[in-house]
Amino acid sequence: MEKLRALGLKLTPQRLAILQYLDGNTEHPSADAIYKSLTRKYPTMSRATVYNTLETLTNRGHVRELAIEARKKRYDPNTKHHHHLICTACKKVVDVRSAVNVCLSPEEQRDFEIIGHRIEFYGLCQACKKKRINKTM
Amino acid sequence: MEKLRALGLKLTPQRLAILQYLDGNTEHPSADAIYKSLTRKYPTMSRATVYNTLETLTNRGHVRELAIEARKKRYDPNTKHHHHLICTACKKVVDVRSAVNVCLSPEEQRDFEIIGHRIEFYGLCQACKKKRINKTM
DNA sequence: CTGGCTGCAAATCTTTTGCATCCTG
DNA sequence: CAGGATGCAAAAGATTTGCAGCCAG
Repeated sequence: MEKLRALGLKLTPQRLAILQYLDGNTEHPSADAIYKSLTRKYPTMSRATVYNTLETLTNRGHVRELAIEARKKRYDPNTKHHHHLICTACKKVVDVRSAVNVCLSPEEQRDFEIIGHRIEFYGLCQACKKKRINKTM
Repeated sequence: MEKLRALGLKLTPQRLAILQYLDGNTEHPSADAIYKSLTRKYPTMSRATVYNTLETLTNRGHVRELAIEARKKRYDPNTKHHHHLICTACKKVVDVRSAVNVCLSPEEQRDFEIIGHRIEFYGLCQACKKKRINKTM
């Protein structure tokens, strides 16, 4: 509610619905999942609005885009630094709650059969730093 | 060359071209980049063949699909466990050569302005383990 | 000769874009 | 009332699918 206001964004029912849907959501939904879920309650809402809003929220740092599935972005309202467990079969994504020592807590190891993990560093390469490009992931 | 034979795959000029293109390639190309690069030398090659071949190679574990850009898959012929540096602006992906202590070598820190890193664990969730689904990433 | 592979085209899926209309501030 | 936001539809980009014909084993 005040989140939008604090960001200098107009407060529309659609945006409230999207924010409300994302708030506390740990499912890491895709844009389409959000749209499908909201379109029941708000039949008037369009995909473009969902995409626009998600882009805005991403740019303002209020959600994070996840590149987990090849074809679709998924969104994480938790922008605090944290890690994920990803099921390679169904693409379920769950948050890692413990601090990462590159080995997980017993509970998480019980719930997921870990095949491996990856560490991705991100940042700016020399060329882009010179060009002052500064796009977010 | 013998790689294909070893995998029980038919040895076609197209596949040889793709394998040859990928061999030692550290650019983490997309399917389309591979297609565009090969279509000059092999004007007859179709996208479907590139996609088919990449899928086959992925399933047999000879390349790895990378979910780095939301819209396209990228492919890594290096299937050994390793990490990546990803430029958030231009999406350049370079291999991390040093063992990861969750801090990088001085050279890599010089070449990339590190903004952050992420660690992704992957594996099978309870539900998928029961169903014996076993799709690769 | 046969099944796997290729190439074309059409279909699909996700996301983006253009644009007229609407409505918040 | 103005400019940002919405909704529709069409476009774009990457990938998948269907299918007829081809060719490696």
